[in-house]
Amino acid sequence: MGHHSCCNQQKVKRGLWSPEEDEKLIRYITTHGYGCWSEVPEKAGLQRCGKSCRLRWINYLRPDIRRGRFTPEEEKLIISLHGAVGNRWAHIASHLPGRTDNEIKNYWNSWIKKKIRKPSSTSSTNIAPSIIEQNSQFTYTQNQQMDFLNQDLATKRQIQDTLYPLPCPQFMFDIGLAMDGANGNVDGKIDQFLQENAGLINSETWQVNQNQEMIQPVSYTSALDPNCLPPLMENLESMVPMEVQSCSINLEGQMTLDCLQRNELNEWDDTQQCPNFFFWDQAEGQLGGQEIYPTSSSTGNILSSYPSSL
DNA sequence: AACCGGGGCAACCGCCGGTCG
DNA sequence: TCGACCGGCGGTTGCCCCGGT
Repeated sequence: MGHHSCCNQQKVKRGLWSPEEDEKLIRYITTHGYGCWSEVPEKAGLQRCGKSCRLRWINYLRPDIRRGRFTPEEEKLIISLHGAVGNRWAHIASHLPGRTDNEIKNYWNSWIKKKIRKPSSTSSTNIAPSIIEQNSQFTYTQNQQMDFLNQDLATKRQIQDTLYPLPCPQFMFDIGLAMDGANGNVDGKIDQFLQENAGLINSETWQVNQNQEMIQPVSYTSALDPNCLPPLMENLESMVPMEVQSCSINLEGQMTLDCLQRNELNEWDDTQQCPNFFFWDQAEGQLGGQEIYPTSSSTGNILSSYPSSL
């Protein structure tokens, strides 16, 4: 008893997968692909439930899976992202190509155990404990913050629309890693990213106040030839030259830029309602964060503030 | 050699939201 | 509208390995 409903049929095998079973699943998926997992066991000749097949494929058999120890960079990324979003392992995994949520979850759990077992390491070179303390989801204790984090995407968008009613586009970037915990400056990667991809040059330093409640307005200006067409960006649905008027950080450590964009004549245009662009959201397949994260060398710091417009 | 305990990790469980008839 | 079904997700379990005794 207690088996999942999909596994109640007779002759359903459980437990570790044998090499023969793996081979069957690989052969089936590589020749037929996967559409309906519940059909896979029968068609592949496996005495497993579809869910088990899916799990085995996603967590172990996929060709693009990445194995072996986590690199220091991956470790930093996990720590930083966990600080930003808590135990949302799938979200964290989406920032680490080839890594699965299960693997990251396992890593985190054993890692946490280690840290708990020897908590008195005060070495300043050992960044982990302080980072965890700073970034733990347990620092997000206010109901409103947790409520926001728990919303689905549509609701978040509604909230965002309420928070940012400006008739200009909003470009959102996931900058969890880009915040330098030591001095509050944003890692240069963001500036580089914006300059390379949107032709924007930042003339001021990014800052947060002592309470980490807001970021100062910044002045990005376009470095593009006005006659140029907007640059095209891989993996991003659309990106146009823009002039940033102000920015703020939301509860997930995302930066929102309120800005003007150019119209089809390449003129700055503040007269018409512009759509919102959300580059951050993995579920939508518009992942801007990847462009910023991987090579960032800063340790990350989480802003638990509300957007300045609140 | 046998036992034991802890750690790592693959797999399972239960829940939830989306979809479809 | 509703219920069955399915996939995705996070929490949890339990097996296996390995080092110590």
